[in-house]
Amino acid sequence: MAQKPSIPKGTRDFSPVEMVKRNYIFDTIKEVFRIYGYQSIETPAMENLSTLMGKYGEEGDKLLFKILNSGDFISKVRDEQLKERNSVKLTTKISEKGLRYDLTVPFARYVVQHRNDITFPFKRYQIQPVWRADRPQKGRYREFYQCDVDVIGSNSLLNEVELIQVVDEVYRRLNINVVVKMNNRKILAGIAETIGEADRMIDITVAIDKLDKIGLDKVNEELLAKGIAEDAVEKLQPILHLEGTNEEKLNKIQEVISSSEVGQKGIEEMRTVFTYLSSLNVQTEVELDLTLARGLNYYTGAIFEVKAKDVEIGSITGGGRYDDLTGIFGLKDVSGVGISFGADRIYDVMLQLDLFPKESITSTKALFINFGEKEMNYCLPILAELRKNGIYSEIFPDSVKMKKQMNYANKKNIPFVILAGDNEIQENKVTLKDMNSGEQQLVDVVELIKILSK
RNA sequence: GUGGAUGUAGCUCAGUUGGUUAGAGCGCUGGAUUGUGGUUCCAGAGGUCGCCGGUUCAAAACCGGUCUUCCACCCCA
Repeated sequence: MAQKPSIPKGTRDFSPVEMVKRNYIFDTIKEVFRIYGYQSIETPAMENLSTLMGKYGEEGDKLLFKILNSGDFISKVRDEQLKERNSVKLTTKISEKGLRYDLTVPFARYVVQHRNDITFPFKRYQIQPVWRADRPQKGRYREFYQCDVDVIGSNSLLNEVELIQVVDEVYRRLNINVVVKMNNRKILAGIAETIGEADRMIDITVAIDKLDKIGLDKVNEELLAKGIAEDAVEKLQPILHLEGTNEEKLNKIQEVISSSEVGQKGIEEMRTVFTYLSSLNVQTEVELDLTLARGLNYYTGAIFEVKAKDVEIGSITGGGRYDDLTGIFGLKDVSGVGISFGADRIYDVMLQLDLFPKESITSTKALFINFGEKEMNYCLPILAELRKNGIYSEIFPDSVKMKKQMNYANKKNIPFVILAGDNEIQENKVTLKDMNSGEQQLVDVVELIKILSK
């Protein structure tokens, strides 16, 4: 036997059964996006590396899949550069394209490039795969789908609120219990400012992001290890201990960072969002979590993360506001906010909780048994008639043993089988067999369509 | 990227201190049943023991390398 074929690490094939379930998720998400007035776009799988590099932090650059240049690319590289054996430097010589890492940065590029054709505020959704050269684990793949919704060209906090409504609606429809965690980069900046480490915000937030995972002591350890001053870490402690309702947390943090202007702005923003939310009928719990940081460094305002309550799997949706993502591509003062649903993780959650509707498994509703040339000629117009009426139906293409044809129907979970031999043809009817009950009845085409349309 | 575990039939897994012809269940194919599937019974096919190399009279088993999957870290959807 030849060597078994395989697929790259962290990628997956999807069987028909799996695709039914995946499409259920995609369709649900899409439907909600459209109801809220978002329009669909797509961008290429690959972007110029110059578009991608430097947008996701140092770690992100490493996780980009790079595509080799076409042609005899290595002959153009000078010997000294080859001898240097510096992968990062050499990469810029032999690769100028990469697979997209997320949908937000390509979207920013899209907006800048098509700014004259876009009416702002621009509400778009985009459902496409992204690639990361990460080491795979459970719920972590090298190729996975993101479902992004963004509003760009509007500063209104109503957009943040609307995105929470979208989250609420999507997970209500999918029947997943979630909690939305929210924070604001301006508050985090205010905290950094207040403790006298304004320029170390990223290091501070990355550390405190791990609070509920590694505990307070380890967080403090990490902060000190990263060179944050001891008295600054000391000042941080009351913030790490915050408890109570969102309102109580906001009040306390407001006192602590009262001297910071950005911080006050962030608190004000959060208050506005919570006020909107309380007047709307949002069922999902929205929790202010001051330890939520999120790695992507283009976020400037609100940040979100959605966690499934009943499954340990990390976040299944995340996002935030970015005031100047288009700035790096030359379009200033365009603020956007967006979130991304992780379809693959949602799939894993739903599978674990057995939340997929049973009916959606069926595809074909009725199968015609093939008895031979004459019978086939009788069946084909009826088959066409069923299809015209929107009934998913098919005929077994070969006139083989009936056992095999019945078995096919059984395996494919087809609920009805249609038989037409000499007797049926003579009466101008067909025999309809219900595969679940085993019952059969002799019906004409009109009755057939009526029964199958149910 | 760092550290750990794993790999035997299509699938889930047995396989003793290294010893003759590597097994089971499920699935698959054929038959019992030529117009009746899902149940039952009978028969059959299917393996480079992940791959490459080493130790040995002898390797699925021991050693080295490599790849896959999984777990932790880093980071993240």
